Amino acid sequence: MEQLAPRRNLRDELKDRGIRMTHQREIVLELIQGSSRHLDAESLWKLAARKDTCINLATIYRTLTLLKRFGLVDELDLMHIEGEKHYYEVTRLRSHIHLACFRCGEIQEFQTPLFTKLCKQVEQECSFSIKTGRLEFGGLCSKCRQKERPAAD
Amino acid sequence: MEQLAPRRNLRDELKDRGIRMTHQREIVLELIQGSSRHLDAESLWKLAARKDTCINLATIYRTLTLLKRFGLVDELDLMHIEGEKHYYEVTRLRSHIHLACFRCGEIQEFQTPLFTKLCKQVEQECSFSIKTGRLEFGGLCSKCRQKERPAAD
DNA sequence: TCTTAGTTGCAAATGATTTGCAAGTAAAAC
DNA sequence: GTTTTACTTGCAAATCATTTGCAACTAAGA
Repeated sequence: MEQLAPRRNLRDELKDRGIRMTHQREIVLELIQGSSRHLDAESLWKLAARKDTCINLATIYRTLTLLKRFGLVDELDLMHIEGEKHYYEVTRLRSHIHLACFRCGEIQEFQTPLFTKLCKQVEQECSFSIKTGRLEFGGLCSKCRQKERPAAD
Repeated sequence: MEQLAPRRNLRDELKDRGIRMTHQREIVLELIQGSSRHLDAESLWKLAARKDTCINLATIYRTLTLLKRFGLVDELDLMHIEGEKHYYEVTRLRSHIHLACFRCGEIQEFQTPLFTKLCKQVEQECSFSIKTGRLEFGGLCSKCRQKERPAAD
């Protein structure tokens, strides 16, 4: 859990680890780093194609595997909101919660000290050494909640 | 989150909902209900084959879909500890945390009021209506932790 | 017992991801 | 700057988990 957050950017992180930099990798890294939404492999592939010459999907997957291996990105399921694909985000220092709306598909993030507390409790009481973790909720976001029941909760 | 826990057994739960009971379904329900470990579709299929005449894998999946639809079982990823398969467990009243050991594969469960608190906080502060949620951790269980670093932590 | 809608097994389809391999290329060594 | 070599790419085929279409079967209400 208490992963190091990337110091500068993914590109430098990889170079520091002796990983060869290629044009394809640079594109993928920029996209993951610059995106405000959570991307899956296919979205990355489409965005890459729009930004530059086509990158093969297999290369996208290989780059993601690389980033995962070094703990530079986190792999999310987002409650399997749309198929069984995975979504990726740059690993952050503070772990956070993902809320997925089953109605509109929006992903919301949330941070609370309670989560950190909970992680610590798990480590202590279960003597379990947490390497990664994910807390995801599926349900209705505030907007959709209102639409579903216009009267009251 | 605050799902009703099954009152009696899965069989009756389904019958109450007007679902036709078949021999194949009974086998699958018994297996899920009677198992102490978290089963995936293929394990269910193998266990069913050992217990009775073969049940088709597709039937297993269809039964699981049925149970999911009524909120009678929860689908887990268990940190993708082994492939991308899903694991199933009978829905319980109290939601709990799953700890998956990356080294030995053991799955541990843990319950804490902190989690309930956290859920409430999410519902209030994000005005998000939680339907399901899952909190999973991957790391090292106490035994494997000791094996990895025999000296200290 | 009849009837019928719901269920099964099978094989083929699907979606997401991985892999083998020959050709291409980054970057270390000269 | 060229050579060298190990690493990387694209492509197509393979794989894994799961779903689907369909004809034959069957639970359970009439």
